Amino acid sequence: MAVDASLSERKLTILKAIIQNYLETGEPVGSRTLTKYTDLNLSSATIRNEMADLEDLGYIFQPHTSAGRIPSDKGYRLYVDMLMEDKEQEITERENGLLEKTDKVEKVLRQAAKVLAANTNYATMVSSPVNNRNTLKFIQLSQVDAEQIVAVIVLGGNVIKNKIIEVGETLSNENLLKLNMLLNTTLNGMSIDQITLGLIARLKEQAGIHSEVVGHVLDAVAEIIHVEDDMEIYTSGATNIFKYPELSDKQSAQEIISAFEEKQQLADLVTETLASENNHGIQVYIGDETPVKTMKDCSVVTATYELGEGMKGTIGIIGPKRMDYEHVMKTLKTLQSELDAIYNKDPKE
Amino acid sequence: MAVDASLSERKLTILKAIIQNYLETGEPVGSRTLTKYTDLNLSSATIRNEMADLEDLGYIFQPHTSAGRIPSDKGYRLYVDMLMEDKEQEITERENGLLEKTDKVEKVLRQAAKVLAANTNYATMVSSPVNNRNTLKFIQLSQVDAEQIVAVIVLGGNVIKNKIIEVGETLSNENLLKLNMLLNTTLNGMSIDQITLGLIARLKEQAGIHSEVVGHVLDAVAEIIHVEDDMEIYTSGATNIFKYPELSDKQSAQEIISAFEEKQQLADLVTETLASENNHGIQVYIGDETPVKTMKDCSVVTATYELGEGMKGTIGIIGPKRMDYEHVMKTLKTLQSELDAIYNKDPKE
DNA sequence: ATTAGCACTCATTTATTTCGAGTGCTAACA
DNA sequence: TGTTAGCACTCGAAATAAATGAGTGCTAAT
Repeated sequence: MAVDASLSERKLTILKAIIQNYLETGEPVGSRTLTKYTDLNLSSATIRNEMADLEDLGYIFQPHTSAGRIPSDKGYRLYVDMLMEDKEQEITERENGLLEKTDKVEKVLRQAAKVLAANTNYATMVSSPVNNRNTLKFIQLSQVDAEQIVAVIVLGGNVIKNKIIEVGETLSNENLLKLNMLLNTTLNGMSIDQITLGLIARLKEQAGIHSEVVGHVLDAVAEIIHVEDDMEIYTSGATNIFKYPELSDKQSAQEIISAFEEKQQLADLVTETLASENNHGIQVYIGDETPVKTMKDCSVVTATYELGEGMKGTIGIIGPKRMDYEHVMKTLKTLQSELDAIYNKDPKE
Repeated sequence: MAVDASLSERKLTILKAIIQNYLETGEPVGSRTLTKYTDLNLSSATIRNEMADLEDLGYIFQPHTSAGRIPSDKGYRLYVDMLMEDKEQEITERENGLLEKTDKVEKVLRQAAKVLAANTNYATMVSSPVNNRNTLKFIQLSQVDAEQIVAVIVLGGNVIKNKIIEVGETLSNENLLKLNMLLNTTLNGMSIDQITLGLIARLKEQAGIHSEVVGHVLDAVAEIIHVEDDMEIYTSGATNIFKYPELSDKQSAQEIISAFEEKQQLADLVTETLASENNHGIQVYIGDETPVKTMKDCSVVTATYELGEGMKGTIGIIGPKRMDYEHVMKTLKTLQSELDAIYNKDPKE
């Protein structure tokens, strides 16, 4: 992604200056202001000419005649791409320690969202890792009372799920033991998509009169695997958007905050992010680039983390287009690597 | 809670009219408007006199000179108390069917919040039942891999919890079986506060060399029981507050929505509600009456439901003081009784 | 006890003015 | 040819003023 060669060095400097200034102040930037940038000793008039060019090229625009310039989406894009290239080779020395390790994944993720929001002043989200293409580690059926069995299913990564199964009959302890054995010997270590119809039929056959229970268990497995259903999304700092006037008129605020409350759209965003090529990198969506229409006036920056065994999740922040991309990307990277590390090196739950 | 006797019949009628009109329109109500109330044939002048009296008594006030009147908190209070008395004897014929039964409590509660929000246009919350003073129904330890045991704990009401326990040693199947037996025979059916120190000591003794594991399990039980930690709160329609101008200035909106995102304050509210005498009734907090300072400009209406075996939770709605109390209370009652019924009559999970 | 009538108040709306930051363009200059 | 000083012009934002009208309190008559 080479920087557009059609821009002279000077134009680039000016564009950068405009963007940086705008990020800081939130006000349109005028030629006069740019004059004061030490490294370019030019009169405002000259700068005006250059700005006119930049506007023609689509990198900046005026919110109205006789106002300073504001970066366009295209301008931001260029800026972010430059940032990315710079960062590429830079060694990110990590000041770790943002997260406390605890034994519940859920808590860590909740905390991650919170920390991220506190560090950036934007709205943040963290998706729980999707246990797709994952392996079954362990199954245990237990009789709870006369008509109920609880199936506990442990997936790779120690994700534990359970489901109550109603049974007409009461199973003897012995039979239950047998079923457990059958299920575990057959299924343990299997990845989800290895469980074929044939296998299921064979299992049921072996279960004999208890094939019905086996059916229920497999249904439970299927249900538990079902991704959409399962993805939890933790959010924090949604109200940070009130800090940015361009997002806090009733209309926008309501839309964005609704998205954070309902979470469906965030889930879509996560799905999209995970699906994209550029995994394990940082992704930046500016304005219309975002997959979620509600956020067309925002920028969205996401990163993918991996909790071992291919369980990927997304952390992301949503804020105004005039966002401190540099800081955000850095923070996101730090958190990402912390999450990557936290359970991979020293798995606990 | 008798109606203040110092109010003449006519004043009451007028007060009611003012409140009802204000609930509908959200505009201060003037004497002229009240004229049109068929049942009282009075000139605006007379009504003005009565209104002046009502204002002296503190039931209504003017947002500014030369505006109509608005009910004060005291006015609302009186109105709501009257409503309560009316409703007391009224047979609430329930148009059930708001909720679909599913096997996950969580889903039902989520849905409840959503339905409530959709039905009222206010912000809503539903707290998961607190499994305090509850009974242990079943415990199952299973070896997941060399160093990990998963403890599955089923509480009364079929709340299932689990916790991974790290063990240094590998337990033989046989020993595990013994431990399970020991735990279940000793603990099943016990209410939480029957598990005393003495009992714990005895258990550990019987467990012999595995007393450590028993210790972990009991820790897990304790942790799981811990109320605060556990109360989930589902919310919906927080952005409904944008529909009410009096709550949607940046300041208020931010505060209220933050409360809905952080949930801590809602948890406090729930605790308060559950602690209050008037359980299983409907509680109405108007303005300053609310236990949560963030909502001092709102009204909060809550109801307690019970998912069998003493597991109580709260459903509530938060909206502007000018709230359709009648509708809200009715909807809340319906939902409350549905929740009461849904798992009590025909327990599923 | 009720009401018609009137003067008065004050938030809200609309119109008018002022102000100034910033531009584009032209003409002069190195 | 690139740079710059200078100037007329634009237009949003803020300030000011005027018009509107819903609603009141009070008085005097019924």
